[in-house]
Amino acid sequence: MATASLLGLEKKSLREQALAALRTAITSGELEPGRHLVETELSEMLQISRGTLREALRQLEQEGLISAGARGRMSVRHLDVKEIRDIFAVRGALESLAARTLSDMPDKEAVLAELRAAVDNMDKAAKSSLEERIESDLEFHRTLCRLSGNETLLHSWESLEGSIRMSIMFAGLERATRNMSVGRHHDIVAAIETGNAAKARETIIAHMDGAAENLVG
Amino acid sequence: MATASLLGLEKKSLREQALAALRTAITSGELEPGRHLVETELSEMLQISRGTLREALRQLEQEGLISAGARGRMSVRHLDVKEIRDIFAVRGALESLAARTLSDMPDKEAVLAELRAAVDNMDKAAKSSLEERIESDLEFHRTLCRLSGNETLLHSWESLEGSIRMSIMFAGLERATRNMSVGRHHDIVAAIETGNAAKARETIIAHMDGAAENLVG
DNA sequence: GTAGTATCAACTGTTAACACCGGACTGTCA
DNA sequence: TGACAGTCCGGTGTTAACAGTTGATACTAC
Repeated sequence: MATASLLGLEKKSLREQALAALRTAITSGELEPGRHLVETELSEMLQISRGTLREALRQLEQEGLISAGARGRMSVRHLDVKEIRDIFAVRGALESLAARTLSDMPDKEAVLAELRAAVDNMDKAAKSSLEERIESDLEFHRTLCRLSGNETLLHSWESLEGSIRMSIMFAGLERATRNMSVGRHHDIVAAIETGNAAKARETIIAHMDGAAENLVG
Repeated sequence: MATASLLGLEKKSLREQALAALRTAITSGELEPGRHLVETELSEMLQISRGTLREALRQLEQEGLISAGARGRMSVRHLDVKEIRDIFAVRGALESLAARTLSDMPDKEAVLAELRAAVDNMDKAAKSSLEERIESDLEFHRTLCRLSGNETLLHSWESLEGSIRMSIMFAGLERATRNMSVGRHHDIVAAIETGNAAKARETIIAHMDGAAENLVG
């Protein structure tokens, strides 16, 4: 056996690394909304070729983080208030499907345990940096979708995740804080536990409507 | 003024053309599920370079039409019965959001008119080839999402469209026919017209559940 | 001055070639 | 025979260079 420090190198493709780096740069605001993205500039910054970069840009485009203007010129997407509401409406539709699905599951002890663990994580993060609170919050909602067992649902949610992060950033960090209430997430788990699908659905929708209002109101 | 025949040439990029061609090839079954896609082969068939092709493949991957296996080897996605149900569940969640949104609109005469036109189109197509019936059906549902005015919703739906088409193809054409009932689409429009959002939502969900059962049952 | 045109710079679209990786096949040596 | 190194091959990952388009600037002619 090799030593721990030799167990596998970084074997992600440059494309994936570039994708992650750009996603972070955009959702953190380092690349501000409206900023024009020049392929030659970016490829030099990231030290990769344009071809590789373009593949990553394609994916970001489909995630809605960047948009193509005239003649393929890309720029960082700018979200207005309506778009944030729209994003959270879609998010609500997706997550309410997850909640309904989980509610209707016959044997959901394992599912509930994992959800409670995610809520506990939020609890622990409540005393940490805002960034960690956001991460644990998103992790809870991603878990919700993952546990539904519906891969398509999870994939759709993840395609939206970048837009969600941009919404949070756009709104400003103090507003985002309002959505990190651990109690409201307990309510979601409780609603799923009762097995009342309609109730679970309504809880999620209310949660999302509230979240959107907190961000833009 | 130039003559009508000179108003704009075909200026779609090769990438877009390749994307459309591949999408059609997959959803028509010309490239059967499970088929291994070799970049060098495809680029030669389409007479484009691998770089350009790869950009199109990335997008197809995100639409769920192809999936990457070990070492980036792509193959046409194979849908099983559960995945079709999952896809239609997500579709139901998205379209029910559209229906709710439209129901709650204050002034929806224009919207209703456009929806009725789409239903009429289905009616006309009812006597045509099955392919045209499928097209007019999908066009109705896309219109539903588009009229909601929620761009994110429309985008999510369109990301799913390829998977929906694959589901239809997988199920076989005679089964697909069962979902082309014009009457059921009238019901959707009627539910939206009443302004009862809950009713509209339920109508869509029932429609989708029924559609999934028709396809796989 | 201004309409028209040549030129240039800044990009994106596209391509062909190189690099690398893993699997199949083969030969070698104990 | 059987483990192992060497070699080739099919395929993706990545790159650098070429081509085309657009918009700005400078120049010319009336």
